[in-house]
Amino acid sequence: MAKPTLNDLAKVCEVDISTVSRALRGDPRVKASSRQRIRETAERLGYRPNLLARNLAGGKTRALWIIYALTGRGPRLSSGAAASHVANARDYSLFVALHDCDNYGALEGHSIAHYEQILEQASQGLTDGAIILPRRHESDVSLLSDLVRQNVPMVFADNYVPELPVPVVSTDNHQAAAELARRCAAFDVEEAILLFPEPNPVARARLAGAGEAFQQLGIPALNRSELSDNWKPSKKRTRMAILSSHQDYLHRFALRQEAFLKNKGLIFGVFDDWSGEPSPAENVIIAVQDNQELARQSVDILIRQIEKPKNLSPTPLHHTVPIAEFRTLSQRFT
Amino acid sequence: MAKPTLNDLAKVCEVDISTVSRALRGDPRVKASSRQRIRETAERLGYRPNLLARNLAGGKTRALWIIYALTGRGPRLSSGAAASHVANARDYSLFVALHDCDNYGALEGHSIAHYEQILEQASQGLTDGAIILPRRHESDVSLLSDLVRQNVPMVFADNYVPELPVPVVSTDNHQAAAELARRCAAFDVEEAILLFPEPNPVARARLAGAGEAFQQLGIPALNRSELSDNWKPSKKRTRMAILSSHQDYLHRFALRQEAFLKNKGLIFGVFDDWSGEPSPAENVIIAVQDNQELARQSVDILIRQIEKPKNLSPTPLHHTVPIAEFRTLSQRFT
DNA sequence: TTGTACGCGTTATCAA
DNA sequence: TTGATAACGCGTACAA
Repeated sequence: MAKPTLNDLAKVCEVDISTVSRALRGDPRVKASSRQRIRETAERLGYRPNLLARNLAGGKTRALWIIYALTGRGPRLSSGAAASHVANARDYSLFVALHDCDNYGALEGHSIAHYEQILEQASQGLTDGAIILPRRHESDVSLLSDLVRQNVPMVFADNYVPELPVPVVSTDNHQAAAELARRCAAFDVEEAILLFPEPNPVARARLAGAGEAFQQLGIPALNRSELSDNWKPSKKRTRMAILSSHQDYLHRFALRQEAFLKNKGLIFGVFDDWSGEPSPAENVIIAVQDNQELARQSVDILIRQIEKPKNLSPTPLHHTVPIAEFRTLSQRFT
Repeated sequence: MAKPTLNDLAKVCEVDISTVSRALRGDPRVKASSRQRIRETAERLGYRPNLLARNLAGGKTRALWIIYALTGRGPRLSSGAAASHVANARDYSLFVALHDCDNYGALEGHSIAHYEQILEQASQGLTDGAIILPRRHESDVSLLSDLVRQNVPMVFADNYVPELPVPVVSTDNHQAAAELARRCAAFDVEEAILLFPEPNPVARARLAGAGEAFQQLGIPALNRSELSDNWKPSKKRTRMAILSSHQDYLHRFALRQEAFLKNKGLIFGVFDDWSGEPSPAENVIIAVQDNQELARQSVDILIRQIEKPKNLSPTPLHHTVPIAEFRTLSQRFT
């Protein structure tokens, strides 16, 4: 028999369907012998509960979504795994929905359509709430405000859309970037370049934080957007810091400016993650965000919204998490 | 009014619920004027279909899962995004379920429990089928055979569990590693080290493929498992190739062997992905797997199983996809 | 063109 | 301790 249901079990055991339901769910008001018998035949017939039906009847799913809008190669999957485990510890399951903003656009002619569909589904009963990592400011604001209007419990994690009244969990990027700048500066840096061109709040906060720190130190810092196309580093400077969010971006910049950066003393500052040797820098300083804690707080705030709805005011809107650690890599090979 | 249903719309519009259902789904047998009116009030009231109910009634979800068992930092999220877009183009949606094999084990005392729960849910009606990237051979075989027994449509992607009668989509790793070895060897390599210690079919195929290629070239190749703890590279060799699946593994190995590798001519060979400069190698050759095509085939085979069930024999069990490209990185900075 | 009625698999409330 | 029954929201033959 294919996919036995509670009804099937009830017939086989010659009891009512509601007894079967109770027995399998460990309700104490079933005779031990009945429970035994029912459970055995459930096992024997390979019964599996239908979660669709259960969730429909119960009105909730105990499932959370985390929606990533990706650019570039995106973060590692392990960042989502943290959230998954945290949710699981709270007896929720978590699913990741992915949208790649860069690719597949022209290919199928429906890049935004895909994103739209994901967000739409988030308000159609499959999930109790969503953690959202948005990316494009412009398109996000209208699509996401629909979700807000639908009262879908949601949290922005890492990045966010400031226009929307949605709780945010993120690193204190202003302060983190400032600290990163100071740590880079400690290597006798005489000049800095700040590569945070993305039009989103996180990049802006990092740019501002690093900029202010360098200014206080009296170190001239060039913002990427101030760099003209044929900008050249001043020849006389010999030690330079370059800060960015991602190794890839930094690397591409270095390759473009190869001729000028060669034989300069370089210090790189990045967030999260660095693979391999510092090269071409002498040192890389990495501001490692606390994914575990970001996940914990996101899930926590989300579940709070789900379980006590209409509790608008008490949760402050912006939660910040400190950097987990600053890691320094030095050249080991020459 | 919270969450209007078809019923609510029916009352407001003073028509039957089935008419509303038809109107919203574009059934041509509704009078244009009715459809107009119904759609407007649906819009006005913020109606959203309940996918739980729809899927329960229809007996399918048009949702696919891709289940990752992660070790290390795991692949990039963008690998899953490819599958998501492919599924979307076929009018399915795709969700990623993540389990981190390394972390969170001791923490909550339920590392395996988490994985088990994910796999269990895969047979409980929430998905029509699953793409699975397994990792640990031992535990996977028993957990996954449950899924097989439940007739859950599934495909292994990238890695797989050979004992189970499940279609596999993967790179031809034997041949890819052989080609990678030959391309490394072309840099006048005199000795090779193969770092593929993981106990899974992919690592084994890569080890075998690279090993055979080096053997044919008459280049001595050391397998990691043959390396004693205080192994030292022979002093006289001057150019050495080191092959591995991941940059991280390679880098950790290089740091451990720092004293011996310094000032040697190194050629690295890896799969998929390299961030930054080749350092400490002179060159890195990257065998880039075709994620897009792997995703396309996985989704395709999965959907075929879903849509024409009980078609056991005609699909060959193992599908291989060629490497997308071999990329070579050379030192640009010294 | 629209309405009636039943089924999807489960949970919950009441009554027995 | 168990059974009957009504939701949950939607799809769909079948009838009108």
